[in-house]
Amino acid sequence: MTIRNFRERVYDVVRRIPAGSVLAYGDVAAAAGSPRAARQVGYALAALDEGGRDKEGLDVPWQRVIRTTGHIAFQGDVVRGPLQRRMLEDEGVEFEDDRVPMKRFRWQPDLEDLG
DNA sequence: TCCATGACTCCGC
DNA sequence: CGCGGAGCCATGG
Repeated sequence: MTIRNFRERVYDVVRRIPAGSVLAYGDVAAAAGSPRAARQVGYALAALDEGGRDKEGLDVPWQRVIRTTGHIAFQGDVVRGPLQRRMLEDEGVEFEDDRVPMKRFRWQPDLEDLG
């Protein structure tokens, strides 16, 4: 990782996740070039504005990033929790017992997309 | 430069 | 399975 900072790379990766698929924070961190920086991915997404846009005003589909367990990030948050779940369901992502079956919805990024 | 922060994970029990 | 604790490390002050 060099020129572009970690956050920008995170946003680029998240933008590549197709609707109907999800990625874990750790997956995004690895794709962004820092496998152990899962927490920083969350921090990067927290820096987005209310509309899910980055500093440049570009939209970032933050709802497609969830925990590796399949749980959405905002368990306990009565506002953002249900919001994220609804946004995902609108894209076709299904839930079983309050969690996404990662086996079926976890996106497998193409190596060529990471350049 | 040092230090606190935190939308996370892995591991042991 | 669930829980608690210890790593991890990019930011910003």
